Amino acid sequence: MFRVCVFCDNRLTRKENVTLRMKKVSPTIRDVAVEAGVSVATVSKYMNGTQRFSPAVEARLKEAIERLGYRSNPLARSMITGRTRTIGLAILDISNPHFTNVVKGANRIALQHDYTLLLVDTEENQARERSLIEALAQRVDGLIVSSRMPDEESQWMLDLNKPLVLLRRSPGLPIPSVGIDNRLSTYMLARHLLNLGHRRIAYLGFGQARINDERIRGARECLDEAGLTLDVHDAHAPTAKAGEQACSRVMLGPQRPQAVICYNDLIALGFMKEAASLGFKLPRDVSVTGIDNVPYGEYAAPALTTIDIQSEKMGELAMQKLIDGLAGRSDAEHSMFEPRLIVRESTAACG
Amino acid sequence: MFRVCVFCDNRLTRKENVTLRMKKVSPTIRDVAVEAGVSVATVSKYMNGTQRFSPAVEARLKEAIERLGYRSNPLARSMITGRTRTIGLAILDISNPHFTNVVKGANRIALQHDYTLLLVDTEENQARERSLIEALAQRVDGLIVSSRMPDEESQWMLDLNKPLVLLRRSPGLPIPSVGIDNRLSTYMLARHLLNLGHRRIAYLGFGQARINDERIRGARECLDEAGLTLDVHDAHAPTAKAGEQACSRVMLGPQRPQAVICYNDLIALGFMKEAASLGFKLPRDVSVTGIDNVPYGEYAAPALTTIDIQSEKMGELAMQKLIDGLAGRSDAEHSMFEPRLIVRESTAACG
DNA sequence: CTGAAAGCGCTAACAC
DNA sequence: GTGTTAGCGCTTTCAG
Repeated sequence: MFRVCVFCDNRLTRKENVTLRMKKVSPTIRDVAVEAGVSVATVSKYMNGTQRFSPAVEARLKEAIERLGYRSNPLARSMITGRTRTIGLAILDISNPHFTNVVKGANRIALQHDYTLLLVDTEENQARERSLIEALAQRVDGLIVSSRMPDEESQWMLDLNKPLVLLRRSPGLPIPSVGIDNRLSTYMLARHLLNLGHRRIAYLGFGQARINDERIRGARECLDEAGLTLDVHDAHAPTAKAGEQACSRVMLGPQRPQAVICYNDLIALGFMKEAASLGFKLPRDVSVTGIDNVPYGEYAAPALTTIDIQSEKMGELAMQKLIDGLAGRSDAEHSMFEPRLIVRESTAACG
Repeated sequence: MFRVCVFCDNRLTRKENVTLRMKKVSPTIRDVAVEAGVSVATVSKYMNGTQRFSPAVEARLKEAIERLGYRSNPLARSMITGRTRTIGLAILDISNPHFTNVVKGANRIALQHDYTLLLVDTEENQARERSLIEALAQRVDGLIVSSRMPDEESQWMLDLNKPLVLLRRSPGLPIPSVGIDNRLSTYMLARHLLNLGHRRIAYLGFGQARINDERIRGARECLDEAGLTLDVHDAHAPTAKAGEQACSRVMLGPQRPQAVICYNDLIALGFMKEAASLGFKLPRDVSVTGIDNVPYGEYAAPALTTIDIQSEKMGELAMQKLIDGLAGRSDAEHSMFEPRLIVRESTAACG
């Protein structure tokens, strides 16, 4: 018993016949081969541009593919080639505009090289992080990972057997990475505030971040040189909400600071909003700075003084490094972007 | 000639031997089968929990898998099952916090159902949109798509042969969708402004968006009832930058509005910043509203009055619909979220 | 230039 | 309970 092929009006084997019962099927390389009267190998070579063809065959192939609407199955292809043309990107929180920009930059470069981005948002959830990334690693050619896990606990990443790029400095791991000079960032901010005449300077950090210590160190170094000490506080999350919540603790305590360096822009934005609610006039009563240069610091009131860490460029470079690695041009170094101070209205001379 | 298996100390066929030359290999189901002294079918069933086993076999499997660090290859699995446990999400611009929230919501539900998210950011690029989405469709079980393409030109989406959910109302397409009541949104905003005593009300839209017309209509309807007309302007992009650029045109023209309804929050934020630069006091000189309720409208000055369109819930529902569809519980309807007015400080009584 | 055939790593009948 | 076997859709030698 024979049936007519839904695609090509040719006869089918029993197995192919089954296909007809499925709701919707895509034509396979065999359908094209039959339709064009060539072998599957020929179709494959044509699809991959591996070879040249006689005009006759080429025309028939072209038409058959067009008529059937054939698109080769990337999964089957990947099984053989071992490559998926997909890159995994694991970030801590897509809600944070810093990471949004990283994604944007990474995505742009990926697209340029015909890679697709597989995104995983670990939602700052340390527990799930590892299993999510391990699952991700199985479906991609390489990964870019942002994680809070200490280097010593990140050895398992090496067992993923996939090219990796980290979004942080990781001296303890033989993995290329990109990041920013955190120490210099806060050093610059502290210097800026000292120049404005501030003496009582506080730092509102986020202790769970691996880079928090570096940021504290930078600010401390700068203040030390001036014989001052840094008043360190902690927000419980790297978010605006957390900045709001921490504000009264910082501003209504015994040692009210003249200026506050925040771990990032989100905390700074929340801090400023709450400070205004508490009746402080900014920047007159307190200068505030962030780090990241997220797009909306510019639209806050007062507009936020911050450090541009070039998030988008960071994503671009991370992706470029990974793709280079995939192409054999390995580069196991750490690349550090230079922080750039953006002075806006949230910092002013101490009065 | 025999060689010893890197994983299991057992003998290898010629083919398996080749494997040794590759840089890094992952063990296959066969390695596990050999190591545990069972058949590949048994390993497969164990991995999928399809069946129960004798304690002896189970123990050996467990140990072999552990020792080899075996993880089953999802690609090979997908080839057979026809499912990838991956959902594609195509959005217009990850930089827009509205979409960020959609991603967040969609991702959360996907994770809950053990799906992974494949993200494509079309970057508002109409030309690449189609090919990007077609490529995406090949690697996923279903897609959520946000696009500016008119329904009439979106027929090709039906040929993707994949379950789909659209992030917009598409009466011309037999595809389930989620969105918001755009007409009601601007109607509510206009009503709010009328209540505050404003009479000269402008709309700063984004003409390329499919929903722009609906938003105009809503505001018009409301003003009509009061015998007023809407002054319509256009921004060239749905971004803060574009809002800034459009501001002087709106505010320094002959018919200066008392209130401006912006297409979205980003345009509104840019507009407010520029208006302040031009010397206007907000909201005294002009009331401004946005739509989307992006997280940072709250931290702008003045804090932005807006419409909450529940972006994150939208992402959640879109994903839930898709997953339901994948599970056979189809639901081809359009779900509309109710707009909710959030009054902050950017709108005030007309003085 | 074109085709035949051997699998990639895994699952799904179907035997035993 | 466990094993055998036939492919999923495609690429890739290797002949002709």
